[in-house]
Amino acid sequence: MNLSLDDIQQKFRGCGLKSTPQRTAIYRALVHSTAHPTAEDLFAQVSPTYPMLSLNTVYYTLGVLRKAGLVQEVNIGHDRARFDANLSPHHHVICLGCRTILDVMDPRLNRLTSPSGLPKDFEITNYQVAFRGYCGPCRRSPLLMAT
Amino acid sequence: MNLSLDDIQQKFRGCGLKSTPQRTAIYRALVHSTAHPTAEDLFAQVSPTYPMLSLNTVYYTLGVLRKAGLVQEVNIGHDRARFDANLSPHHHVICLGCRTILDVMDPRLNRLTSPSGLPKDFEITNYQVAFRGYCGPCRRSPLLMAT
DNA sequence: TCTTGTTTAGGAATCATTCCTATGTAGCAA
DNA sequence: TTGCTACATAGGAATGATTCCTAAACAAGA
Repeated sequence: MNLSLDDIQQKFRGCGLKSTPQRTAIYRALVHSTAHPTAEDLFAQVSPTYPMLSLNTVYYTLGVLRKAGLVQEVNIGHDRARFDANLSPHHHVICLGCRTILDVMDPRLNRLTSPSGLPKDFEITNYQVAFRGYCGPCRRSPLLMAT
Repeated sequence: MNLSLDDIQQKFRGCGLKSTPQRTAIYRALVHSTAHPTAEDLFAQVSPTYPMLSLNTVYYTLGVLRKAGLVQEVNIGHDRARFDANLSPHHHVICLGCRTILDVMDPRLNRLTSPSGLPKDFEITNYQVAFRGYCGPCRRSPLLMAT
């Protein structure tokens, strides 16, 4: 994923969003990351360039981008929100030790059918599979395995 | 799911847990619910019987039960933790309007294989599918659809 | 350029959850 | 049955992510 500033501005306009330096920088940082950063991660990343940036603005911006459909929230536990600008259908693998989230693009997972036993009028809009487990390094340091 | 008090005490003993009235009541309330209640929900449900019960105790108890493997945490968004004593493999359907969580027992979903493209030493311990959408009542009240 | 509605920054408020600590009690052993 | 001890409970305070509020700054259309 490699978006130029112009691409981003066009994307914002297409969604009826004003294009501001902060907003662009936050979105850019998110697009260029595969680490599913938290609001604070993004704040730390963009702060050096915009020292006046407020964490508040990061939250506000992420909210705006989410409502515009440019960004989605990913959850592992209820502790804090993590964000993802990868909008192609994909799933996640979560390490329960270091809480890393990896993307899984396996196309077989995109062909699940609606589950049986639902109320008839329930409309599924999307689904995601979350695989949980332990990555290599975490498996080798048993201390982290305790939950 | 219908567990007697004796069943619960045996279950606790089997896990090396002390059996106290509060702990039993909290676990019992959770086992008998399919609503994936929050800590506060459980507190509200058990409180009338144990007026001295502390919300603190509910959190502590849920933590103990989780570590013992009797209870799992379910997340929809990062807002608050919701709990489930249904340990048989199952998945969830989440209404984005009213935030209701329904269980999905469709056995086809329990046969997913490990996704491709993972680091070789990553060990998957379990996975869950989360279907998201809108239930009938929420589809009919468009106000709730705005996210 | 001017105007207006949106965006930003900063501080305060909220709220779920955790921490701390003194008292209570389950469960074991004598 | 009784006493001991480690774990459980209750209550209050602390934490920390997120939201709310407000005034000043600014993007974008007229």
